Parts: sequence; structure tokens; C-alpha cells
Amino acid sequence: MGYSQAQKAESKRRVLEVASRQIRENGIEALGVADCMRSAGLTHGAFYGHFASRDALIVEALEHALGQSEKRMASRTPDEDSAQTPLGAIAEPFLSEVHAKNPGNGCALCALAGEARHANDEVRALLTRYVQQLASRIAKAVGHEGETAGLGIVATIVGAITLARTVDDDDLAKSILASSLALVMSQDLAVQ
Amino acid sequence: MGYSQAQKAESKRRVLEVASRQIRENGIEALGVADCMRSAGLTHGAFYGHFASRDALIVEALEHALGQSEKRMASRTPDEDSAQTPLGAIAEPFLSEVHAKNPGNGCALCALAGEARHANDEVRALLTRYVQQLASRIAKAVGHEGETAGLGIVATIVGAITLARTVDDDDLAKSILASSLALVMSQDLAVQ
DNA sequence: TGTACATCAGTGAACGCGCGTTCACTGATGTAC
DNA sequence: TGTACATCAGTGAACGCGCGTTCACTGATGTAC
Repeated sequence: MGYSQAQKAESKRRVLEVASRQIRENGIEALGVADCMRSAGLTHGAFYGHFASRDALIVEALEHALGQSEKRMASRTPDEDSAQTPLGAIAEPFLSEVHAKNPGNGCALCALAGEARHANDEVRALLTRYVQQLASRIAKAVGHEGETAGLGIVATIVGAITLARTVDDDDLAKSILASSLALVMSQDLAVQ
Repeated sequence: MGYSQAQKAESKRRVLEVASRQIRENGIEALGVADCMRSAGLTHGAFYGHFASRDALIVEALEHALGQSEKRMASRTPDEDSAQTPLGAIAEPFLSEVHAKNPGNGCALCALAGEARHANDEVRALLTRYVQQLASRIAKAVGHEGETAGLGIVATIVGAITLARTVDDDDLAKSILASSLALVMSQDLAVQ
């Protein structure tokens, strides 16, 4: 069949894209090399031309997903029309139904926090760093220095999305998101 | 070798005990039939004399774990010596370092919420019911009717324990628990 | 410009291993006489 | 009370399957002449 070098890079990008979506959607453990390659339009034999191992793919895919989230969040500013506060601009998209229903495109921390405890050290290190980044961004939004004040809010966000996705009742899921958003916004100094 | 009927019941109880601890400690997916039986002092071949399938074991083990948590929580009352409020009496043990460090003996919802999305319907139904119970218990503790007011607090608790166990830095884990407890207690009407 | 050849991304069969499940067999328990 | 026997919890070997990984091979690309 034959492929150029540019096509190889494109192939790898496609595999990473698929893997990054699959781990958020189905979990790290559920990611299969063959299935992932098939979804990227390749056969499983080509895998080790791109990655040293399944674990290496997972780490790269997670970095890819976290990088995306970081970029998306950095580009987000409060809506001018509504009276959205800086905290609201961060918390509302996290705690939306769209986010809860689409783990594959969403925050990797929310999607993987539950099973990260059983993952390898590199995965945990990446998620740890992301928790810190997110917390200090949130702390800043509510007018605090450092990350400590933001950690509770991060916990609420992660817990709310996790539970909303766990529960088998759609109305209950909506209530979880709404109640959690109210709890988060009760910490907003900009409102009081 | 030969065993009496009473010994069979005792064997099953031992298997359930082990499984209930193992799924909370290592996750549902990590539970292996052979390993679980070995830890209970039996060989894997005896398994199907007690359970119809691995899935059936998991459901029974989860029921066992949730039942334990429910019982433990029901027997818990505010400390008389300290000025603990009803909400504090519930939230503090959940958000303690001891709980974060010992998933095997802890709350099954906190331990499994992250991977429940990928589990079978029965597991999700059991956890859904538990979320509702916990939320209405908490709502009552803060002086609200219904479960809605409690859902945000449940989310914070589950998220905090999940993150504290995910993160690879002990001090950060402690900060997550402390910050989340403060966030939860800020909702306590009994304090204000 | 056209031809021969080296490169290398991708293919697909095969491997080894772990795990859930099955099943023929074992031997202590407890009942029947 | 003692003996023969049916029961059945547990044993351990074997199965089928899926999955991560390996590897000999293929054939288009792009360079050398």
C-alpha cells in the first residue's frame, strides 16, 4: 500500500484522536489496541510503529485530552450579555448537561478521576498537575490567592459530573448538576 | 475434604467479604474470580457452587458494601463533647484522611462512582438508590425537605474522596479534603 | 526523463498469557439400617 | 452402637476467548543513477 512520511504523522494523529476520545468515553482499561487502530482506519499490526506500548498510547492520549481542555478553558471569557461572573464562566460549562452527556469530548479529569487510582504513575502525575492548575484558576476567579480555595470547587465539579453520569435517572442527573452549580456559586465573592 | 452446610454458608460469607473489600480497593474490573476465591481460602472451581457468575458476585458484594455503609451511617450521631452539627457528623467521617486512605473499608459509592458508568445496569441502579438515600439524609441534616439540597454536598464528598485518592501528593490530598469539608460546612444552616 | 532499488508504513497471521467458566472427580458429613 | 451409603462442598485440570505484542512480508514512495 505504501505511505509517505506526512501520512504517517497523520495516521498517528488520528490514532491519538481516537484514543483520547475512547479513554474518556469508556475508560482507560477498556481501550483496546486493535479496536483503537480499527477506529483510526488501520490494522492492529501497525500500532507498534507509532507507540512503544499500550501504556505509552494512553499517556499520550491523556496529554492530548488535557491539553485540549486547557486550551478550551483559556479561551473562555464571561458572557458579556448575561451577568456571568468569572467563576460562572468556568463552572457553568463544566456542570452543563451537554458536558455530562458527552464524556468523549469533555474534561479528562472528570472522565478518569474515578479510575486514575488504578492507573500508572504517569497518568496520576498528569491528572495531579491538572487538578492544581484548575484549582488555582478557580481560586483566582473567586478572588483568592493560591489553589486551596479552589480545591473544594474542583471536587464538587468532578463529583457532580461523575455522579450525573453514574446515575440511571436523567432527572436525578439534572438535579445533581443544578444543586452542585448552586453550591459552587454560593462561594462566589463577586456575587455577594 | 468435605464440609457441612453451615460451613458452606460461612464460605460464601467469606467470599462476599473479600469481594466487597476488593471491588472498593481495586475496582470492579480488577476483581478476578480465582484471586478472590484464593483470598477466601478456596480454589476457583468452587466459585460456581456459590454464585451464578462473576457479575452476580459483584452485585451481591456491592449490596453487602452499601448495606454496611448504610448501617454504619445510621448508627452515627453528633459527638456530644464537641460542637458537632448533624451535617458535621455525616460529612466529617466521609471527608477524613482515614476514609481517603482506606477505600477497601469505606463508602462503596465513593470508591466506585468513577467506573460505575461502565458497569452493568444492576450496579448503577444500586448506586443510584444510594445517592438518593445519602442526599436526603444530608438534606435533612441541614434542615431541608427532599433530596435536592443534599445532592451538591454528596457530589462534593464523592469528588473530594475521588480526587484525594487520585492525586500523587499527600499534602495536596489533605488540602482537597480540608477545602471540601469547608465548602460543605458553609451550607450548614445550624451554624449560621 | 526514465529505470532500478532502498526505505519503511502498514498488513495479517501467530504467540503467549490471563481469565471466566465447565466438569469429572474426591472425600468428609450425616443419615439409614 | 456400629456399618454402608448417598450427598454435596470443594478440588484441580482443561476449555475457549480476548488481548497485547511480535514478526515476516508487501508494495507505494521517493531517491540515485
